[in-house]
Amino acid sequence: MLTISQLASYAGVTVRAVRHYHAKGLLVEPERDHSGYRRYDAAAVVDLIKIRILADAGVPLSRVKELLAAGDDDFKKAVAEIDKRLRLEIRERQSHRERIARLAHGDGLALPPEAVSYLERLRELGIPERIIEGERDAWILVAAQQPQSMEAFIRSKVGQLEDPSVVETYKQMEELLDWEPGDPRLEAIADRIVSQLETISPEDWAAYVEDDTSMPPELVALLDSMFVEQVPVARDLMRLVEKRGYTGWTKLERIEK
Amino acid sequence: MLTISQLASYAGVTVRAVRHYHAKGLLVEPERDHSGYRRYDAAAVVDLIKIRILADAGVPLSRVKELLAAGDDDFKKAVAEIDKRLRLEIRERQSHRERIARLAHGDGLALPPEAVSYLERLRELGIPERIIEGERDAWILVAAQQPQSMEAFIRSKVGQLEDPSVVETYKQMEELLDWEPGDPRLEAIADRIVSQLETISPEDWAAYVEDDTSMPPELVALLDSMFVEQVPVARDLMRLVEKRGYTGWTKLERIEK
DNA sequence: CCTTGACCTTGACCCAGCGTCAACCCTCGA
DNA sequence: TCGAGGGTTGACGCTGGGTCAAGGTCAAGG
Repeated sequence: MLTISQLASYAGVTVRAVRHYHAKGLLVEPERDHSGYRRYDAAAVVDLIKIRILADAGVPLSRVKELLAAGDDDFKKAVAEIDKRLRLEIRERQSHRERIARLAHGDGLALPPEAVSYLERLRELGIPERIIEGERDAWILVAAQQPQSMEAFIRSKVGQLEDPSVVETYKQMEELLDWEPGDPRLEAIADRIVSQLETISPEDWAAYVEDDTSMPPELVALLDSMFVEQVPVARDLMRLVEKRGYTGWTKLERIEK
Repeated sequence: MLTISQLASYAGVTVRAVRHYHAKGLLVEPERDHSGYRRYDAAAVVDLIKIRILADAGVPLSRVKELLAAGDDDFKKAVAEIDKRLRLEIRERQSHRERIARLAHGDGLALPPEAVSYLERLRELGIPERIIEGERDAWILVAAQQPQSMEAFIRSKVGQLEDPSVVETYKQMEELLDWEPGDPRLEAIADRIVSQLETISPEDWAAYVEDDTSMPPELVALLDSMFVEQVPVARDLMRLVEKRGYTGWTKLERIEK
């Protein structure tokens, strides 16, 4: 006859766990000896091992209790489900591995590879680091909301970089970060931005509007507010651009009159 | 500016979780508006997403807090460890899949394949089902204690089955299960067992002793006690065998005088 | 016979990571 | 002005046990 600690050590669990299983009704309470100690037979070891196999596989103890009482058919069905869950958990862990790997690897905080390469491209083009950080954070938001459209968004952005004057504008943005509201140089910047918009041909403009249609308005608003928060002159600049016939920032639109 | 529920929905977490992260110091408490509501900027969304990436990967929140404050080097080291853990968890789940599959599949409660095929062999040889169940439970105990030696144990057992008189003895064991202590037929059984032991050549005997040396004495004792509990005449039989010069059951030993 | 140390008993509190009330205040549109 | 639907803090609940606490018991040795 076994004491509780012997039983526990045979099955590789703690004494506390055995008592816990008694309390939960997973393991029947054995006879007590004259002094109240629990006394186990070897069959209890087998029962305990079964419990551990199920519990180790992540089955909640309440479910283990049901399964031990279940018939062979129900048991097999349940095992099939447990197996399905285990496979799912394996796949989840695999994707978590990718996500933290990207998180560790510089920019790739939460970004898919195409976004990382876009940021790399900005860097190659000599865009200042502070601007790139802002872009990165914005893309993290977009990736969180619209992962399935990231590729299309990025493609459209990379296309815009082919115009050297767009790249120039980006570069100028850095000094703008430190300007105070009301800075007179903003007028020139607004002119520049608007003149760039005007060079877009009507069909390209239609495509651009089309592309961004899938970005939900609240995401656009969030990105705009991010711009406003981080750049002191943002509000001024948006007002000046609006005077020239365009509204918004993340998604610029011609004002119809 | 975002309210807490907006922030939460952008990052794909619950409001309760956001407050929890504030309470744990993972996310800095933002300014409150005039009515005491928390007001967030877009950077908080980015922070929150980072937290989720780490937490989803199974990093405890206390550790997440450290990592957010850590330098780039420490961070990369930590990520390498997290990745290691994820790989380990994947492997664990793979082995749990195998274990529950065996559990669902008839005998293979917690048994490695070699044990299952040994039990199949017993069945082929016409050994009664009640005896096989006893064997199965015994092997579950052995597998739990000495998984690395299972193959050797089973090999030795399969070898013994080649002697037809051993098989005969096994078959006779079934009726013995229902005998009452003191049954006179036990004498003949004891003779049989001892005569079988005597047919073993000295070198085979040495090999047999050698084989079982790796089974720890407490495991042998447990298996013996299992026999004693399940078979009423077990103690009688062991006494009779002992009279004839051998002690024990699971591991029979010649008594030296 | 007594002590000592190892083991047994029950009961109760503690942890993560939030979910889920409760009880109250604030905001906004009709 | 009212009611719905936000927000606030605080407290308890869940799992699967770990970890005391405050005793009773056992076997061995002096």
